[in-house]
Amino acid sequence: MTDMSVSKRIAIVGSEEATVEKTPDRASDLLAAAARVFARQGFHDTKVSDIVGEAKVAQGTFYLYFKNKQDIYFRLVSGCCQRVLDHLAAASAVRKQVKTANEARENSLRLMIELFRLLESEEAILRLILTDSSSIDPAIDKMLISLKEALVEHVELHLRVGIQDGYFRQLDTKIIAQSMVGMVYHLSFERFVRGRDLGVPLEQLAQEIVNFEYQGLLI
Amino acid sequence: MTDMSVSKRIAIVGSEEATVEKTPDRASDLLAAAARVFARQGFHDTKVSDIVGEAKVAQGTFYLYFKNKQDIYFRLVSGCCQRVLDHLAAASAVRKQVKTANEARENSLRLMIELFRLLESEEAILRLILTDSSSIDPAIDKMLISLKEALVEHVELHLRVGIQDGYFRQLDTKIIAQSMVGMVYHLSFERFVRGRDLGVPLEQLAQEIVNFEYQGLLI
Amino acid sequence: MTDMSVSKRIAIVGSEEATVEKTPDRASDLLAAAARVFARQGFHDTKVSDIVGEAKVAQGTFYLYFKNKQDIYFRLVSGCCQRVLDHLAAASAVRKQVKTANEARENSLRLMIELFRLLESEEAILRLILTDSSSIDPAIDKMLISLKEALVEHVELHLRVGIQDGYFRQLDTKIIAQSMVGMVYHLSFERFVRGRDLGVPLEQLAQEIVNFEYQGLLI
Amino acid sequence: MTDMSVSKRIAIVGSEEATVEKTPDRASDLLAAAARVFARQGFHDTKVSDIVGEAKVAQGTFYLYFKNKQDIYFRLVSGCCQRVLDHLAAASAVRKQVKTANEARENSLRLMIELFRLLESEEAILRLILTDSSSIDPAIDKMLISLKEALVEHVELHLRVGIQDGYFRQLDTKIIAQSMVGMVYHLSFERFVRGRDLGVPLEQLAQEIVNFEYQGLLI
DNA sequence: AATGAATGAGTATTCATTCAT
DNA sequence: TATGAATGAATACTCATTCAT
Repeated sequence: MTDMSVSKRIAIVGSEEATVEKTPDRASDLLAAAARVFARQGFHDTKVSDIVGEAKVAQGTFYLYFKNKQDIYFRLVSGCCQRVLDHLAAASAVRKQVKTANEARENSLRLMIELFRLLESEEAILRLILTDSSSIDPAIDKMLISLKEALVEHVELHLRVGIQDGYFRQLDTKIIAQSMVGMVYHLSFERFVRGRDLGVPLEQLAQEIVNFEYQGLLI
Repeated sequence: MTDMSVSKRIAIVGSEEATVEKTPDRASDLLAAAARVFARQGFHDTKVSDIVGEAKVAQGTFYLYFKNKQDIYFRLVSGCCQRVLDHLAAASAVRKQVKTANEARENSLRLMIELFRLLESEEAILRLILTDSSSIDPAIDKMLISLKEALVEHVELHLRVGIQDGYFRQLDTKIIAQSMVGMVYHLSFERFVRGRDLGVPLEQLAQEIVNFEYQGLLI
Repeated sequence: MTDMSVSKRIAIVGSEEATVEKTPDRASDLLAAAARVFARQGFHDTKVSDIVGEAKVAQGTFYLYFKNKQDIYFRLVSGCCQRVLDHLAAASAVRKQVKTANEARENSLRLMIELFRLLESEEAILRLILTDSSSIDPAIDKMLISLKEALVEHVELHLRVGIQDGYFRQLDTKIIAQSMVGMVYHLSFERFVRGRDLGVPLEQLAQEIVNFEYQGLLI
Repeated sequence: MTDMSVSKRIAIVGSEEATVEKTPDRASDLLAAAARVFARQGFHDTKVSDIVGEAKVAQGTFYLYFKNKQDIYFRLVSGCCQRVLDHLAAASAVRKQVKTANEARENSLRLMIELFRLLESEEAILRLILTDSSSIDPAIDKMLISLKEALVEHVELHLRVGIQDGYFRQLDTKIIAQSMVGMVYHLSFERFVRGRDLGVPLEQLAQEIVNFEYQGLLI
């Protein structure tokens, strides 16, 4: 179910479907196996031998494609981060046309749903990112901080536009952007990592959050 | 000499100064040392020898007071959790008198500030809890989940009261409570773990959040 | 392109230039590459992958021509030994005509110079023999012992002849022959392996040694 | 039979001989064990597990006293070198009184015998030094070069004095000193490492060499 | 209680060698 | 012949834990 789109992008153009079932791409096999094992056991309790066992390749094969355990972990996490960032960039492109509060709200809702859907599809790696990724490698820390900052930046821009266009009140964009990102992180953790759906489908979850963000608690 | 309020807050106000200068409490020494070393290096990069080195006791002494490395970590984290829970219980007791939206808002602000102050004083252990604590010990996972659920429960009750009393709109209390806890977790992480104060004093930070919670983004 | 005279000195003088530019002699390529890499890194720090890398052939190709790493090392060393032994045999043939002390001395000088010249041309492999070759393979040990014994034998014969012919004093030919071989080994090491020329050209070095051998230290 | 005098220098002054039999000095045990195993198998074929097996201590104990395999080897070799250098220094002190050729010759003989006796007592480590020590550690290479240079320096001084005092002929002291050291190295190798006594007792061996050095081959 | 030397299980990583193409 | 991906045996080193003193 994971989407290890790293390689294995086998163009099944038409002919010879027979070869499709067996394109021996060790790097992809290992990446997919690692995602499964890491998600199950966490980074620190995963041995390289677990990964190669899961991927059904020899121990030495691992080191043909990855420098070490941190390396494969990093590639897993950075792949996921990249996909989220790509999604964000695509979303940013669309935002331009927003003029009114209602348009902004609809836009926010749509983005929230799309983001949740993306995260849902990255469940296994999201689990790693949200529970496991500290102190493994400085490069990983840096990447995750970058990701978060990109999200905050995205939200902040959205807020500044709203304030400028007069439909958001004066507020500290830094703080509120951080708060909003915090909500999303935490709800993603509950839903996709802990598996607690909070009794609602994804779309409704997004709706509730957007309502809360826009209107607050008061009647 | 210890900077850890973990235990032994023995106020020997007048008598027996002789024992004061050197309270030979190895357990406290070790806990304090462990807090410092864990905060600096994280759980996985900390050796028992680092802790005993910092505490200036012998290797074997460690095992006189703690079953193993997980044990001392657990005690550190559970101590912190307990203090937060105690604080929460005290806060709950006070809430009863709230009647109007304004009272609720003032109450929320006060609680938020107090909570931030408490977390600020627990900085070292908070760092552990927010960056390091996964997959170390099931007991730790369980405790942290309990803590979070207690917080969510507390917020939810607050929300339900507000809805019942007519000053909060109809909303999914579970989702919104989770969202609000997510905000606090995330802002605490940014401020106390990453050391980013977002350009404002603690009180103003709390004010911004409470405003956002109550009014939302819209004008 | 190879700098190794090890084998395949195929002089294709006139016909078929096409094959000349690229004599696809993998064995020679590998031997030459190995000599270079071994001289640079020593036997134990040289990987087969270093050799094939230097020779620009695939890993598997190595095992088409050599049983293993010891094998190529052995072939390198035994080639060099053989050339020294051949030289020695040639020298022995000439010695017969010596009658007087002066003739013997001239003969010794000439042989010494020739030997040094030969060793100079074998610098890379000499380095292996003199610094690296122990405990790699019993066959190598045996070969090097044979070489040394041949040298000692050669010297001893020279000494016995001199004694018999009355121009050398009574002495323990075994011990003195060993001593003389020891001198040559050691000076070769200093000069060709460590690169210390001791401030004199090769010819003068030989002259000094022969003087010392014949006259000793005393005035 | 080895003399691992590194530590274990237990002063058996008088009382309590009982404790002597069992002074548990792991470092010495390991050093002695390593000397035996290295001498038997050579550096590269010796595993740390071989050493701890021979010393009958646990694997981890090794790393309590030595950084790694190179470290224990280095300590073994440097101890031996130090003892040879100490011996040399003591010998240098005595030389001063030499005036005539005969005194020099007697002195040389005495020193040669003493040196051989010392080397004989260091047999196990001498084997390592003469067969095994290259390319293990730059520090070892440097130390062995220093040792050799100290020996050469010692001999050269001896030669210069003899030339100055008129009993040695004009000769290139550098080259001849190197030659003489080469003889000693080689004969030591044959006798102590290969175990070939060349049919004579040590004293006679020394006598033959000194005769050769002083008088040369000619009658 | 306190010590710290000793233990040994646990694991990442390398690299010679093979073999299907 | 030539290739180079795959193999997996081999081994150094760490560090939590014990226990005799």
